[in-house]
Amino acid sequence: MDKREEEIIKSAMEVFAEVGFHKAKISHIADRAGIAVGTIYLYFKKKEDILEAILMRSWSIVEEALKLVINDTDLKGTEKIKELISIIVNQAKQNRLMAQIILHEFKYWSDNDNPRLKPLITSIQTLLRRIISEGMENEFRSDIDPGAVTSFFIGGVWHYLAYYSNNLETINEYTVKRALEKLVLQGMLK
Amino acid sequence: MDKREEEIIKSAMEVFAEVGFHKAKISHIADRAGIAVGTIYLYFKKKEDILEAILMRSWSIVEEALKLVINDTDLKGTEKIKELISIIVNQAKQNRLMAQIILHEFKYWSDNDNPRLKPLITSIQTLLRRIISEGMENEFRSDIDPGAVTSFFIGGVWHYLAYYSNNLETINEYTVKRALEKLVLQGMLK
DNA sequence: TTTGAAAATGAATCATCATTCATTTTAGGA
DNA sequence: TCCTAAAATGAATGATGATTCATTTTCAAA
Repeated sequence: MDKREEEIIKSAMEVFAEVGFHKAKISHIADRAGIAVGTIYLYFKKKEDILEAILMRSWSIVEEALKLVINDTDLKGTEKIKELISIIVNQAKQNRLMAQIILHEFKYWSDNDNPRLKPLITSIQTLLRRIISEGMENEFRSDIDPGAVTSFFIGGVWHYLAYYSNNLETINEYTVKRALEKLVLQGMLK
Repeated sequence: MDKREEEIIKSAMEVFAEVGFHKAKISHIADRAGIAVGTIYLYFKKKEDILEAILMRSWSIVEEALKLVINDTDLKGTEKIKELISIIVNQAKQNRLMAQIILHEFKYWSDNDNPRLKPLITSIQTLLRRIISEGMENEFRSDIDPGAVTSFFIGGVWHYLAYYSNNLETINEYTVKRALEKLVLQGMLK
């Protein structure tokens, strides 16, 4: 809402996407936003809080979407996965920096015990695993540990998106989604 | 070769795997190895060089293996992928810390322009992409950008391995490999 | 033993930023 | 125009942790 806060988040996203959280300097972010270092501290108590705000925002959207998908009992597992891919690609397209940031910080932030992020990320993993486990009662192969499938899915999707993240705007969204669905559902073989 | 250097690398791997490179303190590594901080600097000029040594070692093994696989003209694409998965799983099993470290630092170090790592990682990506591109002339689906498939493969495999990395020793290697092959080649569907 | 080169030590130094806060600027109401 | 509360500033501070190096220890050859 606050215009200044929005500017800070925008600049921080650029810097985090470029160099990762740990190498990002508050002074860079301030420069980028055209404001003084101290100003950032009027809006965020610590550096980590900026990343937290960014991640909370996008993970919340994903969680929201996941909940909608999982509760739609009309959908088969395959359709749920497709729907989910669609949502994630849209998110990434709308915000190409996010895919890069999440990839950068994936391990760090999924291991992290940030009191706001942790439950959100756990929730997302649980929801995703549920979709996969439920699908295994029907059309998904059931000879693999659902946790492992979930991890494979997450890793594959994020790296796939990172590959496109720099030119996601210019690329045909439909093609990108279809390709990802094929890889996830049917694999590399013809 | 050098015993002391080996000890440092071993301790560093433990610490890096636990907390990631950025949060790892030289003093932790020294404590873990039961030596003084200064001693580490007799063997490595900077902290980064320790990680470099670790990553060079394991990526070199992967590159080596990739070259062997790619040059084996008897193998079809599918078999090359299977062989490659086998090598990677073996590596990870033999050294569970490595899988965790690489996952931690994946984005950071693949973007990084460390003069020794960069060419090695580029080479690995090129080799892998070649296997996939060549396979597309035959049994692999050819309707997806090979670069995107390569990224998907890398992301999927690493996250899959990370899922198991804590108990890879106790788990049936054969099962893990077969499952990963299925996910990569045939996808989630039955 | 003695000796000195090599190895190891860890307290002191140095560099890097995140964070603070005394001071300045801005902007809107009187 | 003047005044003041809110907003912004950025130099100074503080914390962290990598790196150095003067000193000590080890150990093998003489």
